[in-house]
Amino acid sequence: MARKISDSTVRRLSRYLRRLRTLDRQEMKVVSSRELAESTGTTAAQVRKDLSHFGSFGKRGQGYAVSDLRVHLEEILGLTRRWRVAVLGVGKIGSALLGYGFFTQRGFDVVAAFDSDRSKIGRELAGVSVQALSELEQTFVDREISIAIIATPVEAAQKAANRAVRAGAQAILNFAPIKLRLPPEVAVREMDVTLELEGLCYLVTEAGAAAEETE
Amino acid sequence: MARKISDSTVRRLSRYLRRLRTLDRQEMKVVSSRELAESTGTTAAQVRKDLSHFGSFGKRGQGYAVSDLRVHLEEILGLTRRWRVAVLGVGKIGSALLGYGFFTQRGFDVVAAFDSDRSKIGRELAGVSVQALSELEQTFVDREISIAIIATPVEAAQKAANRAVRAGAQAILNFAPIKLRLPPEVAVREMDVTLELEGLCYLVTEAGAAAEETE
DNA sequence: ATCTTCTTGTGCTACCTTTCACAAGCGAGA
DNA sequence: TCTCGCTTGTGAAAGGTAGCACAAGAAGAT
Repeated sequence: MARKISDSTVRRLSRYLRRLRTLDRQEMKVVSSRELAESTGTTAAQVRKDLSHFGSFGKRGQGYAVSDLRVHLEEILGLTRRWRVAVLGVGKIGSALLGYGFFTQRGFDVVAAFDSDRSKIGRELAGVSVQALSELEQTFVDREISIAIIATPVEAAQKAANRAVRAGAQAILNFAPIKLRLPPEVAVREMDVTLELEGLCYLVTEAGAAAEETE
Repeated sequence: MARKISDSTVRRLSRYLRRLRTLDRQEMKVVSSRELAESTGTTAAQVRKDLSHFGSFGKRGQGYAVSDLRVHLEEILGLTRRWRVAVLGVGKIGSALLGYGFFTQRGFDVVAAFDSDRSKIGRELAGVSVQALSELEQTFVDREISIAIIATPVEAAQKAANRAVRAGAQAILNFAPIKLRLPPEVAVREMDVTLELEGLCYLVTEAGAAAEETE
């Protein structure tokens, strides 16, 4: 099981898992690749191929045992353990994330928050007290934090990420509109609102132009 | 200029544009594909390929005129006009987005906000007053809103998106953890935090397993 | 005018992802 | 036990995307 799995495959696995959890709650016992595909916006063949990278989980003629497959996917994605997360930057986005109850429910515990703004330090948000950046290294080690969420202003993002990595963070979720430069062994995912908005503008503009042409 | 441009190309164009704006502000006159590539995390060949889909903007031996290319990219992405945006759902994420000053600066005006919670309706957030969902259709038409940001709880997301589309929205930015089913002419982008976090978990777990194997 | 240096634009190639199509396998019913 | 209907798992084909390598072109020096 050493071959490289693409990001898009992993994202789809997450979607399957989400769906399986719902089905499990609804006491559904079995699901077919077709049903799974329809509810996650892909094709049946894609579902089967994605799963086949990790083993044979289904029964021919029947489909997949919902709760079995759920467990398998949780194992594959590394979600059988809980993950400790820190939020760097407690502005608009940072505090929204701190209050986002979904995390706990999904296996992520936000156990620390940092900011450089003295007026915010010491305050408590959603059960987490905001610390000064100077305490970052010690806190990462003490609380065994493996994921850092960067929610600082763009100017501070690279430095914050560097410190998080030096303190032992293995993964970064970056909300700042900048491409972070980090060592290749650190996993990074971008959440860039304006990038996506601009992508939408392109599509709308393009569709408008195409419509004019065929008039 | 009718060929299909991929999402990843469009995202890179956004990144180039962001960089060009910074360079322009710094009064840099010329930039090479190599420099642009380095600062946006890609390769020089990729930059040139991406731009070549839309024309020849550079000068051989010299590079690209920063401010020229900036304007070209703004035209390509459809950013020479301003875009009116509505936020559906004024919870944690919704209100964070309303307060996100970057939007205005980047050409996006948030001109409406909706929620089903009576206690929120009528309140003003960052200069936008929260309206009842019943006013959605009329407001979309009156204010010529083309982009809807879905920031509702997951159960309400599909319905909210449907209403926005029926009211004339051409594009949807979806923060709810669900794959929306919408007519193909509507542009959709997903911003799914847990999906990305789970992707990071996979990578970290995978890296850990690989390290154990080679021990 | 010619040479040198530099960087673009692009055809070609390699790789990767998705889709197709079907044999293999499972259970139910006769 | 045999057949039928259904769904998986997968090799092969198709479709896309990214990287390579180099000719074409531009500016400045000699």
